[in-house]
Amino acid sequence: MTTTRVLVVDDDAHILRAIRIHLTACGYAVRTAQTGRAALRAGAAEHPDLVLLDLGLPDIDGTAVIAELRSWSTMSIIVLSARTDGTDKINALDTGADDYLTKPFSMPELLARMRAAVRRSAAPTDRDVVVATIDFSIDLAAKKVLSRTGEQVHLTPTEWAILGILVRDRGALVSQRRLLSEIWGPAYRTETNYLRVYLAQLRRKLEPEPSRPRYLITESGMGYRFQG
Amino acid sequence: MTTTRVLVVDDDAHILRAIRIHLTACGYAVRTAQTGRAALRAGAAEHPDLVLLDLGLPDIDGTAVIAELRSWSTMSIIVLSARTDGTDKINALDTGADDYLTKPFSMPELLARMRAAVRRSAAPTDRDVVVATIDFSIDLAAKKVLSRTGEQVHLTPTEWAILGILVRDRGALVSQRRLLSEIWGPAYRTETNYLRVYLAQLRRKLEPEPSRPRYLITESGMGYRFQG
DNA sequence: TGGACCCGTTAGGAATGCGTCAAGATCGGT
DNA sequence: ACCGATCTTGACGCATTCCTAACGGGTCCA
Repeated sequence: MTTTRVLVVDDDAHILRAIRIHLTACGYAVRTAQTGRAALRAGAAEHPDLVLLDLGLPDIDGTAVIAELRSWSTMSIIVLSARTDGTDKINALDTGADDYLTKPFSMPELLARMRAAVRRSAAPTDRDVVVATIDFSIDLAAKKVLSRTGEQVHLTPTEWAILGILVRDRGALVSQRRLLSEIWGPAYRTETNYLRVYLAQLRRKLEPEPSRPRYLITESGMGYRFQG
Repeated sequence: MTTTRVLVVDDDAHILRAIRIHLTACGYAVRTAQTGRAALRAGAAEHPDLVLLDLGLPDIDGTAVIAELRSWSTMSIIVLSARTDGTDKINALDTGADDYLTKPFSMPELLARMRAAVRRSAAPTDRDVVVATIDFSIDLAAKKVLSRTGEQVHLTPTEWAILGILVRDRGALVSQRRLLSEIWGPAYRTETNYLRVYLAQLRRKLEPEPSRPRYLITESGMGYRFQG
């Protein structure tokens, strides 16, 4: 497995620095943010595996940050908070947090809870990664597409991002909002233009008859579907 | 969703009883065990969704119970323990526990952590919410309808909105007001025209005999019902 | 019998969404 | 600084979906 990427959110630069040093020493790739806005931006841009979130942020309420992240992502969220109030805990957990630690906490315990969170979310990720059709085959893990004649088809990063989501949920309809949120970030929810352009490119590269799609199906007004 | 089944393991009969009463009142289906052996037996026999596990059992060490369960199951495990020692926590979490609460804990917090645990493990499982009849099958998550011959039936967004509500409450009568409010907004409460049009379209696509509906039933003057 | 009401059915124009193309803008490497 | 690859952005014509309004067939009751 590749290194786990962690986004640490806290308004106190000292705590941020202490946690960063610890986690980096333990082999995590660490990003930091000091405000709710920065956290949301970083979450959308970097797609971390795990978020350590302090609830007492200067700009946005912590639970609002959780809700916003949860609206498009299932990344693990562990709340670190000085608030010992029980209702804060319950609110955070019910909004979508996976765990809640009260400051001050012990570093070994945080690390153990992080391992538990990563273990849970990593489990169902390894699917059988090769999808083969009559016209091409897709290897998600190796990021390789072969045409019927065995030639390699080159895809750009954005094309891979879209195809990856559609193929992972093959057969299911994927809403445009989800595609846009996961790839460009929640702020681009309405830019359906992008999807039209990239779906056309994918079809030109994969479909035997790009003008009459067989695999990359459009569901007007709803989203797209990979028909295996 | 069906009711969540919880296995509560504690050697103290009083605590067991208190937790059982609380959880039953909250709608959980509760099983109990007072020993490690009984817990393993119950876990294998009942396949609960969630285990609440006290570490201080008379016969087997608590972490051994966790390891044994984890060797064949991914059910959620929340440890409840009087031991405040940090290493116990870390051992339990690293052995496979999903969460760890130190006694005494507040009941609302336990319930919130249980909801979080269930939410996580249920998230990818709610695939295959398929409603199947002799004439067609409906997959709400994938937004896919297959006819008896296996062909895919195409539905428009509005058709999906109506069918989704009716199927989610299958068997129950859904008032026209509710359908109109949820799909077009409260201002359209009286536009029963819309429903007539879209119900006709759904019947044409789904019913073997559209003029004599078997699945999408009209209750004159009240609403519609999906007869599974 | 006739009217009031509710429902099913149909069809066509309006509104919205989609595919396509091409011209900048941006980025990374030489 | 240049070049190629990739990503944005806007405009246009076409396809799908939605809304609307009409008509016909039932049922209930005066």
